[in-house]
Amino acid sequence: MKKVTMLDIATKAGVSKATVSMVLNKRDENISSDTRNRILQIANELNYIPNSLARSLSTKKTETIGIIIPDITNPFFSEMARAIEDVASNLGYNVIFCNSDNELNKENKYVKLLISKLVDGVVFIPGGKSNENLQILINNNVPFVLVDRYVEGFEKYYGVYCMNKLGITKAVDYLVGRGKKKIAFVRGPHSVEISTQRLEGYTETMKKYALFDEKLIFENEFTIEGGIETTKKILQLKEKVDSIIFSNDIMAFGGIKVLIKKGYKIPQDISVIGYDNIEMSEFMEPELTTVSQPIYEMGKCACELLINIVNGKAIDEKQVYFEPDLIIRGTA
Amino acid sequence: MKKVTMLDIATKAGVSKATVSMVLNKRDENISSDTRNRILQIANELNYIPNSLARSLSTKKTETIGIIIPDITNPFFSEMARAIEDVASNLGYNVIFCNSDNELNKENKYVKLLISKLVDGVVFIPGGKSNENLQILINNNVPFVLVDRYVEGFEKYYGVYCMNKLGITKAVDYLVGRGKKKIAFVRGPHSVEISTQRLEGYTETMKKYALFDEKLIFENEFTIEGGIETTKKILQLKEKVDSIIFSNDIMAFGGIKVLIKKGYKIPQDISVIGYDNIEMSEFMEPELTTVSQPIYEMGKCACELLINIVNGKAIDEKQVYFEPDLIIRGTA
DNA sequence: CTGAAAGCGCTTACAG
DNA sequence: CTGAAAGCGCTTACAG
Repeated sequence: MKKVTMLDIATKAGVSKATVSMVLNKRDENISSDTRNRILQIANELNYIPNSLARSLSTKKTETIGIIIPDITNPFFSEMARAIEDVASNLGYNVIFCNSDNELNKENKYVKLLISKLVDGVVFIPGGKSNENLQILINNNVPFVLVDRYVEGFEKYYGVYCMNKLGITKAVDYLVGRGKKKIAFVRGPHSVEISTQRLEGYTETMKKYALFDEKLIFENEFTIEGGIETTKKILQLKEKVDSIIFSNDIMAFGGIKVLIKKGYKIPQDISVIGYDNIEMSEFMEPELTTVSQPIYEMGKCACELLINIVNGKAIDEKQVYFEPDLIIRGTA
Repeated sequence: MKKVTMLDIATKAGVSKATVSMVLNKRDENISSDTRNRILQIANELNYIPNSLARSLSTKKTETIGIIIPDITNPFFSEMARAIEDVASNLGYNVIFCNSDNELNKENKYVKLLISKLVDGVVFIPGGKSNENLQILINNNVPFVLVDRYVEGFEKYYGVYCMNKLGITKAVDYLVGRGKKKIAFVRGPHSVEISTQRLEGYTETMKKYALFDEKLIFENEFTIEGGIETTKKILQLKEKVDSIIFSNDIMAFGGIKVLIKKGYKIPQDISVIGYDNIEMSEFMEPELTTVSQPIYEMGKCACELLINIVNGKAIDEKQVYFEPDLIIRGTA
């Protein structure tokens, strides 16, 4: 069975394919309702599905956006991806996902792929110092919106962020308010800007309270394993810690697992605070106290912003900043 | 800055675009190494990125596959999606993701969208009785591979499955072997075949041991909330239960949360077994005993199978069945 | 070893 | 109210 094309419909209806094109695209002000109906009916009978490649080649628009994301398997990103797909879908766009694993060369490969597919724009969650890859997008006139992670040198481009320093500040304030003094902080990798911003929030606030101690700062990947590893290290400190702030929720999961296993009571023996407020954090026991980022909102906002740009709408603010919130639950 | 095309390269190199096309596509046996090098260098200088829409329109191949999946936010599916993307990417394919939320009309919309984008094939995780949507794919000659969930009437099409009945049988056998007698079973929704298959495993095995009691069967969605809700109901039974088998891991998460909160010791008071073995199940405390499906393997297999079909390779078995395994950890 | 030409399935001024 | 024609950027026999 061959695919049915506009030409098939046109022949069957005894008109030209230009006419078919017009009615199928609702630019049919000037078409007699007679031929319009005939065409519509035939298209329907034949189960016509337009070839959007041909269409896009001609119009230079694909109604497709790309999204470059570190790893769809990470709940933070899958929730965000979901938001983006939902919004895009509602606005008549569809999305191509690309997992970069925070590797610049994978990003590079995908950037080129997306360009070659003529995506109308891309939502980009950079894996690190992605300057070169962003530049390729710029050179090819494909608009993008950065999400979640700053890239030095690209501060003036479209972006949707959450205030990282503020988030950790809120966490430290809260712990200190509850009488905590030995607060460990587990930062994320140096390659991503937000890790450093969160660290700054910690450092400044701890100093404000004259509680700062460099030995309480640890570093690891934003993974469960990272949380596990580092927590074991923290427990070996000769100076006992009374709380731990992890730079994201899945690290905190790993940490909590270790703590429970070693018989610590949370939050009685040690308080734990995560970061992100992924869905799962509410469903563990004890429920995770965490700094909430409006993940779905951020994804939604980024996608709407991008599609507005694509459609040439006026944009009032090129960067939007969301405010994080401390969600107090069972672990601190 | 206008996008650079083959014509630009051709003009600059003083050759025709046919020649450029040949060398860029490595069909350059007959091209003098002189002109080949010239073309390559110019393409490089100009940062040429091919327009794959134009290419695909001509070749009828897009090197793109679609994947229709219930919800990328569900770890089972995101792990599978990741596997599919990895394999596809390695084989030079990229993938368009579509979340169906198990709704047939969303599936329908996406099926048409994928066809209109001329995807080479689709990996399809049906949300239910997807017969009509599969038929559209068939009518349009786009090959597909079913994954995880059977669709009645499509047993003879390509598919990658895991033996559901066997999985639950193993779980029941194990519990009975440990002296459990009051084993509750939480099934998934009727609309998806695998729920029923898992139930069959439960029913048959419980009957084998003369332990079957219909009142121990519950039904809910494959979600954390589903697990929470049903577990509360189970705890209200006047007859106390000594174990619960959940039809997937995230239901089990919800269940465990309720149990811990109400002060039950796991597995001393109540044993819990999940299904899937998503990554997270290993990282909770206590670690989840669960029936493991080779999620990544299944995704990988489905994607390889699809791409083999697309490329006209001979396929020995149209259906592949993986065997589930009971992973004994801390909750049973 | 290389080019001219047709074709992929659409859209879009333009003409009538 | 409708059609002929050119064009989008490639690929692919075919000819020379």
